[in-house]
Amino acid sequence: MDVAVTLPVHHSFVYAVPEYLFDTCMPGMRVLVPFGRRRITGYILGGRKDSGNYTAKKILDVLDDHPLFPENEIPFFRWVANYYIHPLGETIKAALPAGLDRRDVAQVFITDTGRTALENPALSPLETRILTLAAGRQGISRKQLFNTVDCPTLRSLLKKMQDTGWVSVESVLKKEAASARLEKFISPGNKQPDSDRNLSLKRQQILAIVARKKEISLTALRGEVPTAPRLVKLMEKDGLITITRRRVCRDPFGDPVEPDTPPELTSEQADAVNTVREHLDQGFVPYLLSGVTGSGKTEVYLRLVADAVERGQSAIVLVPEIALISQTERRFRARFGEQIAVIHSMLSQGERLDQWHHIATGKVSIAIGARSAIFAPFDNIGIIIVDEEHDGSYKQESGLRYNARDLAVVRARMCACPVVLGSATPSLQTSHNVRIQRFHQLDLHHRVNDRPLPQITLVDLKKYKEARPMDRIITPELARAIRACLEAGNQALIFLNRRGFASFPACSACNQPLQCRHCDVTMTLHLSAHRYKCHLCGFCLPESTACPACGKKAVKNFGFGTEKIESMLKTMFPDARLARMDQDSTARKGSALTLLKSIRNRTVDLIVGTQMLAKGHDFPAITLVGIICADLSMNLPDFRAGERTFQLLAQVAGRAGRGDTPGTVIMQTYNPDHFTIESARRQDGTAFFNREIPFRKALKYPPFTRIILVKLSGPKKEKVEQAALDAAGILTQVKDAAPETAHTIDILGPIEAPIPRISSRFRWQLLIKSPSFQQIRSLVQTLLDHPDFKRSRAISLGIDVDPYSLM
DNA sequence: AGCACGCCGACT
DNA sequence: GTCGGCGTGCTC
Repeated sequence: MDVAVTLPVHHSFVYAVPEYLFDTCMPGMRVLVPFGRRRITGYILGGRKDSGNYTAKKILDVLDDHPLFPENEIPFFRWVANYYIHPLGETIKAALPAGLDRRDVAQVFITDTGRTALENPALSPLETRILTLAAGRQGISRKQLFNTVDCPTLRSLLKKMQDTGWVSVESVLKKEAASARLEKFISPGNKQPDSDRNLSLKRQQILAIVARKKEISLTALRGEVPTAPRLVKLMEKDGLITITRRRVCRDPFGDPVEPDTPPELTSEQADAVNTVREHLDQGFVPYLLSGVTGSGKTEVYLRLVADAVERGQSAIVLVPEIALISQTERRFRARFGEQIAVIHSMLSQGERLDQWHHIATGKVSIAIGARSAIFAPFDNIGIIIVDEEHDGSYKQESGLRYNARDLAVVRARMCACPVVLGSATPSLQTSHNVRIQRFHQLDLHHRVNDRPLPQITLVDLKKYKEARPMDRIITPELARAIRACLEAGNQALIFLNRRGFASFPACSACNQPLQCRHCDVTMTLHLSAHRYKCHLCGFCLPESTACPACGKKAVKNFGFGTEKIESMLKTMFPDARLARMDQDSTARKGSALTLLKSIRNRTVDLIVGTQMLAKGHDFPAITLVGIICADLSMNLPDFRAGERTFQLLAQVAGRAGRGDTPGTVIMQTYNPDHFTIESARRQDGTAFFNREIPFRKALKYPPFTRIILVKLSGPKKEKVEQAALDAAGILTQVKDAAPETAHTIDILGPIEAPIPRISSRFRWQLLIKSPSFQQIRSLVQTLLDHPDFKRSRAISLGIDVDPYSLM
């Protein structure tokens, strides 16, 4: 059998199947295989005879009784692995629900001798530490020990302690972190009770229930007879009942959603749906469904998905990752009920596995979820939908750095089915694809019921530079609008994409900003937590901290975030009911739900929040949106900064006036004349596109070139820099050696990353650009395979194909 | 990744 | 002289 192992190796391995497993082994199943001197997880790709000068080892065990993915998904996995330059086994692992990996782990245990030694006061603190850590029932994994104990000679010390007999190191097979839930079901047995007199009342009661229900879960039975778990065991022995263990599904759906009936389509919606229907015979056709917020894109998705299900096919619906279940997801559940599986971040590992299993076993035909749902194990896909296709959360920013939006197009092509990317503010990439007629455009120009678009007013922050501090942040124009909104009994949303109280604490004695100890960023004051926090690594300092640079207690809190806006609004509008929604206020489980409910129930009047508020929710009573500072994200060193700013502003503005009252938006900005801001004010994506695209072309950025970002990081600054220089040298040399690439590929860098240090790791990067993707892909592949490219263990290397952020 | 093998500097 | 650091290579 051809097996992909979950290790960073690029080829697959051949294993023999022992005879007793012949019938159980199928492609898509996990297997436990011997690899070197340990056991690890692999995925069966298909049959292959061993060839070459090795002898195939035997598969030790098959870990699934049903394939986790269909055989026809394997070419897709191969494509992904190849495109993103990622090992196949790790690619599959990243695609599957987490917690399914089993492998041998070196576990360190304390011995009896070690326990005695622990009482010896002559022990070094380090030895005491290790022994204490290993003293638990489960011991401690070797890897975890190395991570917690920071000592360069730990390896030899551990060996010494092992030789002394204080600790033992054993190979332990790590269990799955996520597994199916099995429940006991009780059904009537094959014997009848001899006579009722021999049975206790409780037993008679159980028998009666089981006889009536034919089959009942133990949980349900316990509801009626609390002592049932103990009794049924005894009764099974007597043959009175039968107990079977079956896989059950944990219910991830919180509160039930009322079923809905399909409304009448507007003529535009009907046109969009019909266009897709008419082109079905062409197989793969990519569409952009563009339409302003509130124009009814979701209803189009619902019809197209219903079509696919009627044809006996499946559908994948991708939605952005947000704090809570999105409006789109609710609508799908209302329409399709039990026919869908959901995959999103709020599910536990076990629930995700259950949902996955539902898809893999054909119990549902619709999968809706965040980016990882693109890997849903359907074998006959009829349509793929990507809602809010411009959203940055489709890009995975660690490990396998894939973009689910792009993969949706690839998978649709492989499945020969249509793919619909929807957005009110399409990405430049997608708009460009429409422009060059690679994608077909479906338009929704009108809002449902012809609701007017919100009126957006710009306020120039420059004219308040000398004003009192309060007016510089919440200008008189915005304050007036809020007052009017509150007086009319409506809700207002105040948006600022920065959390915390003070975003720029600095020392008034030495003028140094308060830097994180582990990262090259300024910390943020969080007043409610009484701490300064680093938003990159989580490091905290007390509110009363002295300046780390000069030691004086003179830190002044400059800059502002949502927390400060909240306190300012409290002063300005003491009677208004205020809420704040950001990562800090929603950290506790369930608090996001409570907040959203209080907005919907109108028990708050003023809501301050970050972009968490801008996505996926429908607040009918909000008539005013205030944007504190529209330019925050515009000046980042990233070629997409303008695009992201435009999209965010347009999305936030779209929150206003979704009900019957028309909305107002006040947008405060330092750059009222900038085309990004001006286009956002007019909600004019085409205008933004036409102004932005020449810059991309002139500076050779996507969509006119393709990019791979090579990221290097490590704890030693000089080592990382040297490795970056080495890599750049090889890349340049290889590129210049071939005449066809010498002038088409650009190598930018190596340069220090925009944030040179995160979590005590120094970061360097290289940007490789070319109009030809094949060229840069094979160039990076050549680098990885190059004999002169020594990959030191102290440096980690990340390959980001089509990076979304260059930070 | 993890683990073994094999080559050079500072200690008994 | 060895102990023990780390660079190199392999795993069906």
